[in-house]
Amino acid sequence: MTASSAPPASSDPERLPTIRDIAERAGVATSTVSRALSNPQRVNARTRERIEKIAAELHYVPSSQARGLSSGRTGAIAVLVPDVTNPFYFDIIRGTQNQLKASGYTQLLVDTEEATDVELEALRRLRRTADGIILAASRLTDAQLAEAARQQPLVTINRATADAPTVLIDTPGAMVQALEHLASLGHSKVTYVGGPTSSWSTHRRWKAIEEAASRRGMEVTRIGPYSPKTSSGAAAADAALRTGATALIAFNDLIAIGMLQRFRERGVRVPEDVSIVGCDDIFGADFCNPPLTTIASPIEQAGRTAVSMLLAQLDPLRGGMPRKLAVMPTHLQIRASTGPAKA
Amino acid sequence: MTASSAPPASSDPERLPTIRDIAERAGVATSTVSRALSNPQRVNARTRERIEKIAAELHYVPSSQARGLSSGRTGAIAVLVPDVTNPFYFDIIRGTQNQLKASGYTQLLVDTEEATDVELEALRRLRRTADGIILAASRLTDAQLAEAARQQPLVTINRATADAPTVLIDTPGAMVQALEHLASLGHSKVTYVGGPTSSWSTHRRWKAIEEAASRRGMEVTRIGPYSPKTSSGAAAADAALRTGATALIAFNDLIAIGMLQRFRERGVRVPEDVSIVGCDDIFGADFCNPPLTTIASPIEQAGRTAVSMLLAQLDPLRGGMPRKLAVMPTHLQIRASTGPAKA
DNA sequence: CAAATTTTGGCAATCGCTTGCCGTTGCGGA
DNA sequence: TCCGCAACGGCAAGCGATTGCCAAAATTTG
Repeated sequence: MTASSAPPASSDPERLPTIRDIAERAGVATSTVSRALSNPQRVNARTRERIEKIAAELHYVPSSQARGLSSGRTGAIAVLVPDVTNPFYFDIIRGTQNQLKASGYTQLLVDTEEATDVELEALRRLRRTADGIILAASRLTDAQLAEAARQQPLVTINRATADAPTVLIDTPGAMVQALEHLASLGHSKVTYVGGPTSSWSTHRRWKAIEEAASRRGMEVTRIGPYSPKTSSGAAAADAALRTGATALIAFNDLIAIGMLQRFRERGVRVPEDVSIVGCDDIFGADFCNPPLTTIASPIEQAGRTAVSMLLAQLDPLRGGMPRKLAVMPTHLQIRASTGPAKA
Repeated sequence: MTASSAPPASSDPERLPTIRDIAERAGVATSTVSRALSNPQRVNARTRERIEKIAAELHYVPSSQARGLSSGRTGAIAVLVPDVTNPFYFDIIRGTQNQLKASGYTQLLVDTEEATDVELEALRRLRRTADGIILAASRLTDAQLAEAARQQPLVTINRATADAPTVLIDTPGAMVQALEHLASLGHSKVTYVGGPTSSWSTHRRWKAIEEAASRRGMEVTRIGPYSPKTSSGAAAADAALRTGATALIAFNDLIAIGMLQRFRERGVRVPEDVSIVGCDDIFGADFCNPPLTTIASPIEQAGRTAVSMLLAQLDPLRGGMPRKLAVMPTHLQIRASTGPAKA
């Protein structure tokens, strides 16, 4: 029963210090250390300071695992995006990343590969691993989404549902602007180049366009679906040309940029022969050739907002009345890919 | 008993099933369930199947927290990049993401904001949270890196060190190619537009250029440092012009693209007045105006390789002889931003 | 000055899973 | 028939923190 059971400072370079090590050094119980560190006002200031000092000396880092196990929270938020390589999601990810870090959360990034089943599987696995989910452009059905939302705190981005808070980017609104812009340039025949069938956004956008067009007597057609990649642009461009439209609105900038390249190859001049409007104002939209007229919005802000809404949901006390819906404003960013209709 | 897509057959709809629930239902001990699920050959096939069946029925998902606590492994790998919004790192991230998912690991994405202290802090916190680290373009000193590598399994990307396995992209080699390309176009005065001082790569590239240039009697100068963003391009372009060089090699495509834009504004023609070579062949390099001659490499592959090397380090048994260094090949992707030197 | 509170801090029970250590079984060989 | 060896499965001790409950100490109150 040696009193001085050699509390080695750094004798064992491998083992990380635990609250127990701190407790021993401070001559208190582990519970006190735990409280001092994660519930400061629960402990006397002097004791706390002593403990904090020792913790710092030892370079103590709490085990999120252990903490999670006993507290039930993991300190991680999962962000699910259909495709990590799509620049649109970069901005979302940057937004969530910033806001999460600021709030002391860890970001789990998951690529769902635009596939429903991958998404479902991820959701299932994350049930235990994350405190909440941010689901960007979900491919899930309403029922699946409702189910998921029942299981764990969830915020969707660009996918409305009554069952979870949502951050929407008001692209449909901007689609109308885009149409007006085209109309004022003399275009009367417009083609919408649609995105993936499973995308909620593409339907929403098409509906907005269709409606706005019929109101002002413009003729709109729709082609697609196309995968949201620049490589789909070639096929899209060829198909778009066959519709005889003088102006094109693309599901997103990726497709639009792909079309731009294809038109260049085929000697179709933009905007002289055909005008193109993209959507999202992604990285590259301003320096492609010609620079793309597109629908811009604070995407990064959308990511941040989603995080805020999720955290508010996680602890309803602090966040105040949690919002159920946030709509991010959009505006038409006019560049050089749109011009007067061909005579 | 509901027939189709039966909801979790549980008394308490909230509580997630644990191995204990399975054990009870199967009439075995929790240890058997644990083994059946994570160490299959340790358990009789019949028992295992029964357990697996029940687990499936219950939609059992193991708690990575609990598993981590007792096993010491977290099942997560952290990927640290200086800037999540830099397209170069997005390709890395995509690579690591794919490979990690394939290996059953979770990816923790961390943005170190190009800052040493953020990087160090992240490393410290992750000590407990991740089984290993992939450190892209680390800003750490050799000593700090060595220390970090001692603390936990680590693989660096684009940052050589004797203390950890490394994936290198052979940009210096390609720099030489770039220089040759420029020489063959008649350029004799070249400026290197440098990246951040803390970047190991920028020094490495500069050295390669300097050496190659002196060998073939070309005159090279260096300007910078510039932050690796398109927005730095304007200042870089102006400064580059003042050097009187007819060809520019940029630290990366971001800067190069920014310069392209600035030159366009200023009425400087590329490549007629000045040639530009970028580096990385990021998203956008092929469709900017003019398309950028740049140094391409399998970046995504680099990410995958890094993961492989890390996993090999984690369990040395399976991975075989772990490699200490992987060099990814590069090649000069010639596009339209380079042309004959002005007479 | 005693009683009523409020602070502090300790005890010990978890959280869900892994794993070292053993006791049972079943089976082939002597 | 009996023994030894695997194979199989159970027990129970953790992993590192959190937290409800309770007692001692400090403080306020009557």
